[in-house]
Amino acid sequence: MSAGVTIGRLAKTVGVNIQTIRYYERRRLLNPSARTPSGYRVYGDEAVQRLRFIKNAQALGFTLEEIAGLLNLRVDAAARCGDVQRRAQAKLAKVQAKLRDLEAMARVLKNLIRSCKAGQPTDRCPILKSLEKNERRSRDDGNRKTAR
Amino acid sequence: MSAGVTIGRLAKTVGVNIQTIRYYERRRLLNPSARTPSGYRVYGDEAVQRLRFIKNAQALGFTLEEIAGLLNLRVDAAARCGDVQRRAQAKLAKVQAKLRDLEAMARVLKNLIRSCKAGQPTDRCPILKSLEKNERRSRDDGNRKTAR
DNA sequence: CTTGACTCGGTACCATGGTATAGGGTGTAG
DNA sequence: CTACACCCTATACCATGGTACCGAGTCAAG
Repeated sequence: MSAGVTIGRLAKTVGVNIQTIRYYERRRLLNPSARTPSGYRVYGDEAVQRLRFIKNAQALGFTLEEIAGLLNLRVDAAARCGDVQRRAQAKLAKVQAKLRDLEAMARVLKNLIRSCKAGQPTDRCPILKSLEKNERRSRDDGNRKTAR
Repeated sequence: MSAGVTIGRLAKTVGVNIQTIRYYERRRLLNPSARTPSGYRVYGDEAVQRLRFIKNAQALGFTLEEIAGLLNLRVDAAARCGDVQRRAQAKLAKVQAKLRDLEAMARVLKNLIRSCKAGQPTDRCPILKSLEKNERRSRDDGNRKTAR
């Protein structure tokens, strides 16, 4: 309905940086619906939705690349919900793995704090000790690859 | 006890890249205990511990900078348990914040998956729909501002 | 017509956590 | 003595997700 907005307005509406919108365009996540004769980008309402989609998905831990995949699913009329579901499940698994790691860390930290009432020298600190163990406790590379 | 190992051996022992060890040295996370006359780095057993410490803490989501902070606690002989305790508490708060983020993330993902009855055309997928909403669902800057 | 806000493209830069490569020196076995 | 594996420093490069700056064009108000 609203005839279309410029990049600055879109940025303000959704609360992102103008540069970021252009960056998303380079990353093929969001295209202006048109250009004015003078070359200004023009965005319709769907751009707002799409941008929010990106931001929300990002908040859930999807990378921009994964988000591009999700967006393409929408464009692809033949794509089924199951596809999206599978991706969400994969992401959930990673999130839960990281959750377990962090819970373990929280436990250790709590133990440390509890056992640390007495004023012992640092070199006996239980948490520091515990971090030296050779457990490979996570296959978590989902971490910065996916969970960011 | 073992007289000391070269960087290559250390790397192999702990399972990291040689370049990475040197990178950690630049980042002031790990120093060789000595150098041979010809300049080769020499590492003792404590380097193995320290490297494992780094890797384990990293797996739990600590940045290298945070890890440096934890390591400094150990080095500082004057540091008392109260000191450690305070910093541990700060870390715990961060860990718990991350936990909350991830839990929220997992909850939303689960809801989405549950409500997604496979087989519908993608353009009706509840997951995709829900990702278009305007909720700002996380003050997740634990991620972006601080962890970045 | 000028001013100021906005936009354009292009490029550079930031942090994080590395990996790779170039052009050497070292150490040891045969 | 020659290979060959290993080490050195230095510098460049990678991905990820942006942000900043540049000189120049555009547009609306006064």
